[in-house]
Amino acid sequence: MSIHYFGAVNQVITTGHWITDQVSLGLKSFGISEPQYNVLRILKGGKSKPLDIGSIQMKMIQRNSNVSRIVDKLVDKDLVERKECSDNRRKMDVSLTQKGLDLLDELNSRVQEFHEPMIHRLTKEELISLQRLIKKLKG
Amino acid sequence: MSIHYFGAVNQVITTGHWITDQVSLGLKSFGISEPQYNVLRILKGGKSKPLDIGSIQMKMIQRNSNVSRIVDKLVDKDLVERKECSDNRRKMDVSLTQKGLDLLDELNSRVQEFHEPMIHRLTKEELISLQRLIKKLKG
DNA sequence: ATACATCATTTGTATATACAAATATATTCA
DNA sequence: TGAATATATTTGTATATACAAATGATGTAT
Repeated sequence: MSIHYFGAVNQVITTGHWITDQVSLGLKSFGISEPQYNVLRILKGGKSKPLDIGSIQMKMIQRNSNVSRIVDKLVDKDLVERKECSDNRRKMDVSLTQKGLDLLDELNSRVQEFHEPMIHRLTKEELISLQRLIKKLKG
Repeated sequence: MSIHYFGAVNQVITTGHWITDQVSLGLKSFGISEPQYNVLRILKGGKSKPLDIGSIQMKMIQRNSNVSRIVDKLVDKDLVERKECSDNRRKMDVSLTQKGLDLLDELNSRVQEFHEPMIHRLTKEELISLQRLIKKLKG
């Protein structure tokens, strides 16, 4: 019986959704949705190099997130800048503004607060093991 | 540094979303959304005893899923029956119809196909360990 | 060069979701 | 009892998401 498989997988699913739901809740007061936060994080991860819509899309947690429209929202709030890519006019260079960077810092510390109580529940070895097991599961 | 924490948590999140997204994709040809499938599964889990909307809600993966309207859809398709609960007229008794049970079997085997390649990637011990670690993480 | 397929993004639109407000029943306690 | 509070579900509505189609730029083959 694959009862252990489905037990574990169910934990992964519900925990994954629970975390993004909680983060989403925490960001509500900033007027930022979880996908919007995700885009900001991804842009910061790009180390100040602009990213195109497709690259952001690929790094999104949510399948089929409509990155164009999410970026629209962020542009409206001056958190992000979008300009035509110089070497390929089909692409868009999307990058954080200073305002976006500053807000992201605030958002991150809010998110950090949520994670705080969980950070030390597992030892370093357990965390490594957890990550390894999930990677192995995914194949 | 909490790099190991965020590495592991990120795996949990992305894997959790990835699985529901894939399942959702697999159910598309049946005209059933992932939340609808979830409700059917939860009702089956109720061992043929009807469940009220609130109890279904609590077992949903998705926070704030609008169970009333999801049940509407399922009722329209004759997969589910909704009637007033006899001992509390505020509550609704929601239960699977035979058609719903039959479809659920089909859906389950479609979902099983998705899980198939992953089922034996981890040993029983690893699966138990994975589940234990996530539970411990959640606290 | 020019037609044709491909790629990157945006837009149209139908459906789903989030959140608040409304409705209806049940419980509590002065 | 009956007024106030709590509970269960539904509905209104604004926003978000999914999917397909449209737009516009680039690459490719003849």
